[in-house]
Amino acid sequence: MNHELSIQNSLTRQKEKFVPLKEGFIGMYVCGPTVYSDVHLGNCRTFVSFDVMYRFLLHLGYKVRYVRNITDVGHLVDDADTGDDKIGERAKLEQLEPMEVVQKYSNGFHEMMDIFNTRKPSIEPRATGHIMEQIEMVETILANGLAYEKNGSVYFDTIKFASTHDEYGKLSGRVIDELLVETRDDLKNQDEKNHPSDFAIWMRADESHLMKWESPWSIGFPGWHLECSAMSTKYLGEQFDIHGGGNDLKFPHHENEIAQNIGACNCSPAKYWIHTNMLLMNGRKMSKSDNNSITPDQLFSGDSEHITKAYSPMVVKFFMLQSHYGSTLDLTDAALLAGEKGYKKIMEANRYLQGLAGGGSGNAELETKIQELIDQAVADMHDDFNTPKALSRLFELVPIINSHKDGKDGFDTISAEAISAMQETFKVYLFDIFGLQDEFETEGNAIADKFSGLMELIIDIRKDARTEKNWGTSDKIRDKLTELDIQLKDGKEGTHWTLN
RNA sequence: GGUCGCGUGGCCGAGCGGUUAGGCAGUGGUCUGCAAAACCAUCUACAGCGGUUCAAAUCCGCUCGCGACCUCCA
Repeated sequence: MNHELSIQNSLTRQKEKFVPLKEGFIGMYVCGPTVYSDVHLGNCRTFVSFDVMYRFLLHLGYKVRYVRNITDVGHLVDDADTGDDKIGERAKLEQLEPMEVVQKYSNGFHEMMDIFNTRKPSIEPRATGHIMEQIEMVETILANGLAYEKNGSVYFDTIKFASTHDEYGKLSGRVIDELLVETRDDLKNQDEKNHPSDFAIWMRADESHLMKWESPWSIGFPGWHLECSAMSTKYLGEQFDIHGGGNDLKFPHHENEIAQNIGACNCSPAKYWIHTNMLLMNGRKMSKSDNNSITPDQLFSGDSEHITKAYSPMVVKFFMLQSHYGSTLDLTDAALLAGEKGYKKIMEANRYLQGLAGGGSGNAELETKIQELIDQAVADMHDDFNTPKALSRLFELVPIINSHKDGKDGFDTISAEAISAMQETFKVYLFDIFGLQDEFETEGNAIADKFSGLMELIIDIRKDARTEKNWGTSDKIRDKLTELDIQLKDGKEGTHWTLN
């Protein structure tokens, strides 16, 4: 089958056929976290979403350069243009060096990304490592007449940019006329900026500021939006294929990023913009201040008033994959519970499937259906990375697999080719593309092997008891194992066991 | 107030002009010493009101409700 990849492009608000700028190669830039506190669960959803895209593009055979930055300077606590940045603020609070703060939370972030089994980006640049590039970009923008200096700070001139380029507001849907109207009302009590919508690309630092660098204008620090422009240009060129980030970065961050890039090189940076939607909890955006939030660790330990039990990382990831990245996802205890059961069901089916060898004489009808489902899963992923739909195809294959397990008539006739096609599909989708892990199997193979042997022994002993109709012993074994979260399932072909 | 988006069955969540989405929960059956699992069957839908169309959850309009952004946020 010949599939075309299509992507919902935020810039044009349309689903477009994906054509890379250079055949076979893809440059993808995703705005990474600001490392001033522990990772937020919403961050995790975003980066899991982009990880799946990255994995899928690799699966399609593209050579992908995936750049995801770490913001370690410039991200202000508020918009007063006077306050310290988030890192500096935190450093004072925790009595640490700013770089200690950065290191601490970067480590935490990376650990969490590992826990969620995401692939590392090709390049993970830091803003503080690219001060020179940012200063150069400010110089270029100034030279192009799209910025102005005031008291050692440099501001991007949005009004001039909007009047000379028909670009500002395109991504976020802001109307530039409104910016102009605002001028009259807001001009009186203005700070250094000529206009409220102008934004700093370089800021002069005051005495108390911890992180500052020399520049032609002042000792100061770069504006938050500038780092992404500078680093994407450095590693992916002035134009590249995909730029991603959370929905909430559209404005002002991404809008300003585009303005800066155009201001510097007169070209729009990314061909396709992808925005992931928010993770909600109980219908609202997660927010620490509203007490409507949960950390990944709380989720894993069950230590939160919002949930009734602990959920493993893969269950959480599976839960995320059951919705499309472009939609909001509502996290509730009931939804997680449902996700957990679904996750276990598909992993168990996969384990059985991968253990199959050989095949039957053939079953044209069933095999046609299997092939259709496999093809549809492939098509679903090509259709704007539709993970929930692709997953649903795998779920439709599960009854077929389980029927085979039950030895039902007709199902054991599936040919070896069809079985291996399913094996390959499950393996590729679950593990390579979705980046899931079978949590039972990853719990240490050596121990798992011994454990399996032990379980076989116990099941064998119980089988003897059952043959003698010694139900007391039989049930005692089963009940005790249940207490240990090991479940026995008596089937036609013997007893299977699973971990709960 | 402005911009964008959303309202799908008990819950989560796809679909976006004509087909059973899927998961979880429920119900009835098969299997079973019992249980669980599995398998088979099955019940709950497209916020409301109009319009376009042979045909609308899907397009258009209005009403109601909700969310995000407009200030830092993935």
